[in-house]
Amino acid sequence: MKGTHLGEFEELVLLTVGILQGEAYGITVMDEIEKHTDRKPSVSTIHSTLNRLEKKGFIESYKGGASATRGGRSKRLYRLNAEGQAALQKARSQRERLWNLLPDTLLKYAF
Amino acid sequence: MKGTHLGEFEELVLLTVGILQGEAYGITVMDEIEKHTDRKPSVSTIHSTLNRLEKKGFIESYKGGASATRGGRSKRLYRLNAEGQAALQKARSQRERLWNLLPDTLLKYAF
DNA sequence: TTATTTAATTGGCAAAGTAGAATTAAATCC
DNA sequence: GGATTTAATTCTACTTTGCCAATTAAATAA
Repeated sequence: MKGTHLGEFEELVLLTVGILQGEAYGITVMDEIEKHTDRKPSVSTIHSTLNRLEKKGFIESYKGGASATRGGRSKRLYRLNAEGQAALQKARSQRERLWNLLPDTLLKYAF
Repeated sequence: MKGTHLGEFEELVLLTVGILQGEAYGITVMDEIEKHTDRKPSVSTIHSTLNRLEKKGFIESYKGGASATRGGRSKRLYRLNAEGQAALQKARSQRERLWNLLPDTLLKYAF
């Protein structure tokens, strides 16, 4: 296992865990991704990705207190750690470097 | 096959085809990626990715004229098309949107 | 017409992406 | 405490991407 690369969806999830600081768990991550992108992943998709990210050492999980409402199992919360932040920044800066090499003619419709 | 998503390596290759305008084929794409990132993919990795990108409609290929030098099979050159450009821009703007949502505390070490 | 060079193709396995079904756990109502 | 409700996680299975070794093909020089 060379196991330290960030897949494209992994990156999305990692970013989202960072955004949700303190409130990141399966459902919230799923909702946040659906809210800010054009994708609607299922919860289990999120979970398998969170597991992989934790195994790679980019996030850490801890047991959350039970929720306020009627029923419901307690949450597994995730936190972005230093390695995760570094991985995100590396992925981003690498791509930016390449974008800067693109000829201007291809950039004219840039967002 | 929903087949329209860009994997992380596919994105790298697509970007590189754009950068190499008119000179993009297996070897040059490989070299360019090695030059600008910290990865050294094999040529066959590049080829399978180029094939997938073409199948997805993001690049187009054409037979290159024989090269000036000694011998050698003729090249299959690739060109980034409009769909490919759109896909790149979409991937980028989507991620930028998420980056902007990250709390400042996590951005302080940004590149 | 064979050797040499340069490149593309093939085939196959590992990792990441995906989702439905099954399961577990907490909260509260009786 | 047992039954019920609800929220969330784990299991299982499949598809797509990522990756490379080995092979094949085309070009030209000798």
